[in-house]
Amino acid sequence: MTKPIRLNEQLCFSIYKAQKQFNHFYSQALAKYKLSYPQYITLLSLYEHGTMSVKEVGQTLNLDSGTLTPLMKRMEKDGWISRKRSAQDERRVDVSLTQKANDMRDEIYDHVGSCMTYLDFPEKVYEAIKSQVDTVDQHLTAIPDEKLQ
Amino acid sequence: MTKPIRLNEQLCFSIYKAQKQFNHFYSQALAKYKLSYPQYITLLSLYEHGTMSVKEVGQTLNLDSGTLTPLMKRMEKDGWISRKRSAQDERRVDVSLTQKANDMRDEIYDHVGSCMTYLDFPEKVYEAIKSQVDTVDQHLTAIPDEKLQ
DNA sequence: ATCGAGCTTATTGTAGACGATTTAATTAAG
DNA sequence: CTTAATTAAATCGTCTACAATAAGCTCGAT
Repeated sequence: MTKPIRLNEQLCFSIYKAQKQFNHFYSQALAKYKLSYPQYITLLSLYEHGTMSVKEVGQTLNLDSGTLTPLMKRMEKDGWISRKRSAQDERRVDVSLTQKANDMRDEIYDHVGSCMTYLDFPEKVYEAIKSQVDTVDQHLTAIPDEKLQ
Repeated sequence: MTKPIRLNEQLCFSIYKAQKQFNHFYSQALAKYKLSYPQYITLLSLYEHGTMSVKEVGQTLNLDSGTLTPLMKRMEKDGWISRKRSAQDERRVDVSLTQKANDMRDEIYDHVGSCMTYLDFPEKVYEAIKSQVDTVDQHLTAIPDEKLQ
């Protein structure tokens, strides 16, 4: 006798839906800056770490060049970043923030921060949930692909 | 003075990463059936509710026809479902499971169920995390778009 | 019966995401 | 010092995801 799998009892589905809601939340919150969520976290990473290669940005976001190259070309076109091939190592492309990005930083921090208050979670609860989701991510990452085949 | 936003302290980023890990988990677990995660949850929904219109499937998954139509065409080509315009209401396209899908149901339930054990969470913990993620989803859904602009 | 409002699906365009391949640059080994 | 292996970015193909639009159908009101 096989146990049926009910969608609404699956953690994967809850996370799948929550991720899409967050995407919608940020698409609204960032609409005035014409930034998507993936573009926004790219910007956040650069605010935090300064100029980095495409590879290094990818490591902070878990994204590869196949995703980042076109995304960054759009961000360059929109004036958020500049991309320049490294002189020391010509395989690398260094990504840095523009004046516009630096000028807008505090405004973006403030606006997103104020949007977050609508989420209406006490600091402690927010952190508890985050830490549990991180645990799920760690458990998933620890499973070797071979075991699933 | 503006508070900087650190990526690794953001719940959205944890959920974003966990969602991608789940995607990878299922792409491995379902590789032998040539099913992607979105295709798998479409299948789960049909196992649970039986024949439905595209619209109704979309409601159970929070996906629109722009996503589902091409996805379902691929599933039809792969022999999982059949699509037929309703005779009663010719606006509807009814989606039903094939013999293959019904024959494979228990095997898929069993295989995915066994893969889930590698996640290694006690039932209680799993449910607690799921319920908290659901709460986040509900809070996000409750925010009117206007407040974020 | 016919018209039009509203519903439903299909289509199109843009953006992510990722595996696989390709190209170019660097490093390591013999 | 040349060749082999490695690395970084870009490219390609396929599959989501969703907004906007188009097209077709139903049903209610006249």
